[in-house]
Amino acid sequence: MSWAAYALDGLRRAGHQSGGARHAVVQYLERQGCCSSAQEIFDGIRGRGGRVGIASVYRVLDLLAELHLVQRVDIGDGIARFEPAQPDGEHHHHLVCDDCGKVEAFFDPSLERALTRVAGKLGYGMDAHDVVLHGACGDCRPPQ
Amino acid sequence: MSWAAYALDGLRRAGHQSGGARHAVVQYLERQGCCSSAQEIFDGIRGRGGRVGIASVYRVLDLLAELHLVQRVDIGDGIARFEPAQPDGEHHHHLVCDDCGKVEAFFDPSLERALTRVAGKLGYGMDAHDVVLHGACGDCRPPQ
DNA sequence: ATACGTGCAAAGTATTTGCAAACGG
DNA sequence: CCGTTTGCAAATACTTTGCACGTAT
Repeated sequence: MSWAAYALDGLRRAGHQSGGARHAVVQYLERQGCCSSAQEIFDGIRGRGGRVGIASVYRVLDLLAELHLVQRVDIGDGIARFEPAQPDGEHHHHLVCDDCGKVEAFFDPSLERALTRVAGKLGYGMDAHDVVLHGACGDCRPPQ
Repeated sequence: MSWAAYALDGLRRAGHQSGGARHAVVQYLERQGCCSSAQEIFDGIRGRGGRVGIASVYRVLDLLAELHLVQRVDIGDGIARFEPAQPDGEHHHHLVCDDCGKVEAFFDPSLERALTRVAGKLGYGMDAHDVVLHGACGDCRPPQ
């Protein structure tokens, strides 16, 4: 089952309808996969001829985040970004090059284990986490 | 040497002067130690009779962050927070209770190791990272 | 049919910029 | 002194809210 189907199903199960804006935002996120801002989503939908309002984009993202169907990501520039949250909990994190702005995703099992262990040790029931590494990427870094 | 002295020294070495606003912001951050927003810093300084402008607070934070003397932290509510960055690289991360809003700091060496390893593997020269765990704290979590 | 969802415009917050006055070295 | 820093006010950027209309169920 695609994430889009999972997300729309999640909305329905939570007692919500799915009008044009919700379908459009979910479809856009599915196509992108990683880190989209509200403005990018709005422009993307409009660019394909969709007729959404930016306010609806924010409302849909807010609702999806509340239901844990999307994950909010802050890469440190003051713009909130969002990406699909997979049903099986699989997810990635981000490396940001502060020089050229490039964002790369990565996945690391031992990092996940460390996070889970820490949350448990402190008595938290963790339901999300956001890890952002900042630095200079291979291209921007002076050769060693 | 206190962090405040280290930070003011860092400013000087980078060729900057230290007027009232810079001293006041650095002192406030030193007193707080963890996660202060620009508005909190502004209110805190004013509350003690200081005569800063909010714009200067933002400008000082921006400069300190650029020099890696403070670390920016995004806990997901759209407000940028800042805290002292220690000269020896020692730092902590944050656990946010999405229920009551409480923010706790934690430190975990194996998490740091995992982060350093990942950055190296991807060819990044990491100079900062931001880890935020979201969940329900011991008080807000239903008893298991 | 009717409650829920949506688009638009207006409002609200966080942050940045322009500029003249104040200040540090 | 002279360039940097600062406070204020105005501008900007992102996000939220109010409301009348449209639409899914």
